[in-house]
Amino acid sequence: MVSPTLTRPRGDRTRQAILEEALQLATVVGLHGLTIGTLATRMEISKSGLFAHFGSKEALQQAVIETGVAHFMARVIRPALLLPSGVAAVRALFDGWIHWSSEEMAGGCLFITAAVEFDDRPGAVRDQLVELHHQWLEVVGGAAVRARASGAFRADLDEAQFAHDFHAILLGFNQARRLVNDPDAKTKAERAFQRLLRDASVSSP
Amino acid sequence: MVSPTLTRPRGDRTRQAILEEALQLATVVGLHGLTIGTLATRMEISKSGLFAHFGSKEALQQAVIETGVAHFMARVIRPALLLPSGVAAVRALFDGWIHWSSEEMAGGCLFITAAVEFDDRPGAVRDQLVELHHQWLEVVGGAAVRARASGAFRADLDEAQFAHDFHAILLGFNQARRLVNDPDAKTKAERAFQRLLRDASVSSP
DNA sequence: GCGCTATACGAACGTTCGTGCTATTTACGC
DNA sequence: GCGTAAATAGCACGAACGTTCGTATAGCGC
Repeated sequence: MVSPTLTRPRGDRTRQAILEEALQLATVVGLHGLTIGTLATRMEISKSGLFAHFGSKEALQQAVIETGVAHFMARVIRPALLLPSGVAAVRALFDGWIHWSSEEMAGGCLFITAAVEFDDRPGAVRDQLVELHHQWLEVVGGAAVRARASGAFRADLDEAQFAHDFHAILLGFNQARRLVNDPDAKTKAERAFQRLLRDASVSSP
Repeated sequence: MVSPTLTRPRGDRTRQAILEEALQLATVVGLHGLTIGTLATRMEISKSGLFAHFGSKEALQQAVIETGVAHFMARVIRPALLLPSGVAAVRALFDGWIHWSSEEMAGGCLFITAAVEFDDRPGAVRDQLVELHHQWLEVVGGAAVRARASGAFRADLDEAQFAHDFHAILLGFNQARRLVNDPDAKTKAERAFQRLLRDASVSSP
């Protein structure tokens, strides 16, 4: 009996290795700054050899995003959604995102970087990013709905607004950490999150 | 008596015109995406003629940022700081920022776009952006301190945290508007802002 | 009106980008 | 073990980038 990773064709393995490296690199330099030449050098492979795996740069960018999504689903979304409590899921989404973006991705959140790069660049990549953003807000909003149904959150809570505010806190954290290197970025994000939770919870007099 | 804009050397006028156009273009394509060739074409001027005004692309980028700062100071910061009330200043900063970024800048806030582009690109431009970010948070925090002194905001309010949260709302608005074209972006930002104000204000039982 | 200087131009530079083509190597079923 | 197909390398391309250089032109003090 052999490990399935060994029976898998060689090309698939190198393609996956390329995407793993490309994902980390893209978090630093962006999807547009991600260049086939430097990626090939980093992988110690020829430019044309790497190129053949994707056929176009746009296809590479899409594949990188999908790789990032797979990571994000496995490390942030799925563990959170497994939790029975809605409040615990919200908490896990927050903690998971902070940890994932600051500890597992070399240059922070790829999706935020890519969103800024492509918000004025129509095409398949942009469409993909928009779709991902909607899905992400739905995941957060869905957890809020569960928390509301369980009685932990206010009955009149607007889950779309909650998800929007939740996401904005993450944007603030990302910028505080990446641009100004604020050592208190995590603390500030945590305080903002607690304020959001307090407002969403049923009032405790 | 002649208008000062006519006595000013010709070169200064074209330089200013270039920067005006470059600022709008940079809000769309970013400071890195801003290219001397396309900018020259847009201005109906030669590439080398335009280049001579700045000497390097980095100098152009810095000049564009300074142009953006001048706009931002004139249209957002100064009017707000003239208000006698701290709360009114906070409100004016918020409204002013929303209006400025969505109505006066073709591609949204230049500083947010540039921050993402340069957060991993050390150099003079990045340093400039970090400094601007600090100054901006200090302006917001200063207005909060005034509101606290006037008794409108809680005595134990952390103005740095307030400024951080304030800024995060703007980041959320910018992304909602630019990436997903959310028609409710302004409404959501307003709701988030009201929640921030409510939390900062002295409790009304 | 002359002459100096600021301003703009056109061409070319060396790089780097993404992307084709064609060979050569490598892996794997039979 | 051999043959075929997949995988990679090598090389070249056209375009675009920032930048430099020599030259022409326009504006303005005198």
